[in-house]
Amino acid sequence: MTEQHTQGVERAERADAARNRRAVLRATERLLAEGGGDHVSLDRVAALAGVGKGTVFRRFGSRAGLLQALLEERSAELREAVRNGPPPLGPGAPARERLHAFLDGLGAIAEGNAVLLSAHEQACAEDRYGDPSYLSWHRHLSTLFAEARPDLDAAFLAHALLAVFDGDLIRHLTPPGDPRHFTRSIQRMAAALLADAPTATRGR
Amino acid sequence: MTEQHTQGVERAERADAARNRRAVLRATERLLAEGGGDHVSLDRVAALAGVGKGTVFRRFGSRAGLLQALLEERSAELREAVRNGPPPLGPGAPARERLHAFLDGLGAIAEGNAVLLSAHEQACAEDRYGDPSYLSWHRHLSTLFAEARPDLDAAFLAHALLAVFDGDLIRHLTPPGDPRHFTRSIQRMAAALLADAPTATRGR
DNA sequence: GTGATATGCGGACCGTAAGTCCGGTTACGG
DNA sequence: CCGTAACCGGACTTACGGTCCGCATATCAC
Repeated sequence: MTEQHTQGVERAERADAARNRRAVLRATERLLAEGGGDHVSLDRVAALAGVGKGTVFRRFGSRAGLLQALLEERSAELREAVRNGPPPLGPGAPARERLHAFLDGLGAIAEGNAVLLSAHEQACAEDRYGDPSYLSWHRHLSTLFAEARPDLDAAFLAHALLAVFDGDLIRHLTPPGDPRHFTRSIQRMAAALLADAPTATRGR
Repeated sequence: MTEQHTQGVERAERADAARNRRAVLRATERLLAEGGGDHVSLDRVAALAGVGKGTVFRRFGSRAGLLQALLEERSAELREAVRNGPPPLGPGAPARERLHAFLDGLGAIAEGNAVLLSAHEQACAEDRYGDPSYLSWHRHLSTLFAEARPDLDAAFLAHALLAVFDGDLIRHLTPPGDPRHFTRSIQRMAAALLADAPTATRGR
């Protein structure tokens, strides 16, 4: 997405453009950290980044696009680990263990970016469920569920699990001094959900 | 909330005020039905209701307050049935049956008001979890969960269940021709969640 | 190095929406 | 019928997301 060969139909991104994109992302995260999610107006982002407002829109299309890009940046590592990394996060481990590991990873991202999450949810409005990032998580979860509990509605459960990853809810449920509380809760919930299939052996 | 005795510290609501409030609520639901949730601007509501904008704000405080009032109106019946109605919705039935009945009722409301739900979620922004309506549903769910599965984190599960009642998600998951699909899905999920406690008798 | 050109830049501009304010109006109790 | 407190309306303010277009400059072929 950032690298490009000189030849071919696509032209490489101009150096100043890349520099500006980085500046805008940095500015966004600074504003996000300072004030709440509503504190991040595109005027402010542009001003803090030292670029014009038009530049922000040309790079990211919209407020939602900007926040999504930031979110993407923060979750790229997890996505790669899920696809090609070592078990239990990557392929090779039993579904339940992969699920546990995945929720651990996703929970960590969510806990560390609750404000960004909230802002993104609010900006997204429509078609949140067509978002490639969402689809990717959903597909993964759905596959794991289907593998562990073929008798349940895996697609629905995946949506339900993802619905709990709400920025506001996470902030509401995270006590000071225990930043991983939410993750453990949702891991327990997932465990209860696939506790033991009627025809399988007991889990505990 | 609408009735008031003539005596006492509080004064009865003036007749025109009550009439206007009704007009505003009606206008809101009409706009909600016609266009999407973003189609409901307070200017438009006021215009359609035939009142001034100030009136809307005096009655409802804010956009969020207006939508919340409408939602409240739509769910008052369920709330009453849960508190004092006959089983299995009201008190007296086993927790699992009450939960099933409650999810049926809440699901019906959500399915019938998905657009309103979305709009409310977006407007609410902060402190969605301090909202009296939310608290009420959460308390009920939490109690039922605690009764059926004392070994699980009832408060968290209640939040998780409620998180799935997302207007956009419901629209996304409701196929044409099967308006109760979502409800059945979430009922099945709840059933799986408290399928059988390790120390209790089998449920199925 | 130099010139051609596409790419990118900036910020003025626009439409819209939430929320505020205050002078005028009216329902209500006595 | 009158005094008053509650209420009404809509102009006004502020702020934001998004668009547009004339200007600048990085890049590349030569």
